[in-house]
Amino acid sequence: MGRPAQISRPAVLAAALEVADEHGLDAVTMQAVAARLGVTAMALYRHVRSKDDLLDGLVEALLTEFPPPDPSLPWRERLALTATAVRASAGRHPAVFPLLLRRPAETDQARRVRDGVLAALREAGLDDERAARAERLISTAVLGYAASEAAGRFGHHAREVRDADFEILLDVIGACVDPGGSRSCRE
Amino acid sequence: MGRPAQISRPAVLAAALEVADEHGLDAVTMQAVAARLGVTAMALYRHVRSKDDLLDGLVEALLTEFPPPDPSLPWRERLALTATAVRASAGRHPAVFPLLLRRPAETDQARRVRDGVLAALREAGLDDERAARAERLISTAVLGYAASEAAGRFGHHAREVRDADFEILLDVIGACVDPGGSRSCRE
DNA sequence: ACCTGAACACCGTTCAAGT
DNA sequence: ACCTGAACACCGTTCAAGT
Repeated sequence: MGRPAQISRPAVLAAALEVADEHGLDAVTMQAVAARLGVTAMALYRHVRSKDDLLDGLVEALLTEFPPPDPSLPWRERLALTATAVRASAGRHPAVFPLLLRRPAETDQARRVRDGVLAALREAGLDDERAARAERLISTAVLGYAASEAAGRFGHHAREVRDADFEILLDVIGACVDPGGSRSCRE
Repeated sequence: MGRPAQISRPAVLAAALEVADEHGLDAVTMQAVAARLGVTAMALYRHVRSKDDLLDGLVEALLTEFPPPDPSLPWRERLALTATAVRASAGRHPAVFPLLLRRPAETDQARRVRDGVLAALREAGLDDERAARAERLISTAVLGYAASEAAGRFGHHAREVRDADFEILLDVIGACVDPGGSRSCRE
């Protein structure tokens, strides 16, 4: 007894993310992840409860890629930085990213990201209820856009076109939240 | 020979949709769909090329639930009607709906829906390029919202709150497109 | 022409057994 | 304590065989 562990939960999640990035979500089988770590599939069950738990862990790992922006920056820039980080993450992990829209937003990392956005929106002058509503709409629009782009729904368009689309999305969000802009999000 | 067919592709898709609605996407196995039709799993392969083809057919079937709005209605109302139909479809088919965001938008039904939205946007005064861009952003926001709501990402909120969120989303879209509103989508 | 039975390679998961 | 071998029920898919 006291045998040292060959693998760990973070190592399992990292291996699973690599498999997903390289070969797609369907290729993420317990055997493929285990093989990448040099163990058998059964060894994974010591570090993840089930395959579903593994996928939840993958989502949580993705969320760590959205770092909290420097709080000294203006709120508009903080929102844009987070949105851009989300979009970049979708580009790196197109297979896993769509899971963000299907799994509950009630994990530690999800709360952390949401709290950052909420803080920016309150700084823009929205009260708690309006900020919460704006956060739901903004996160949905940004996740939806990033997921669509990563899935290739806009694939036949050049990168410049997609970049311009994303800029406009950020503009609309900004205008909607800004005290001097369209007031839809503030009323 | 000349043996009459017991099942058809539409029947297979309808059975698969029922299974998905009742028991989730993971429950959509070839055997489960076949069992609902009273045949064996192998019989399905005469009507769908593969399970992937079956899922593509399911997406196509969902898209038929967004009927083209009466063209005599004003563009704003047409957009709202389509968006509302999309949201209602997500509510009826929460398991299948997320596939809309992951599969290509280059099918007959997808084109039909997109053309309807594009026509409304041109009527609002957008040129071809701006209308195409607005369509991408609008469809993404609406699909993202509907998928999130159906997946329960907003599940802890009361229906009234979600209805109000959706109204605001429609308002923002309208303001963004309207000649007299915020000009982000028109510049 | 349409469906079935048998078979194949694979999947997630369990459990007792090894070290 | 940690990992493995063997086993189970299931999955998508094929192909020759039945009617």
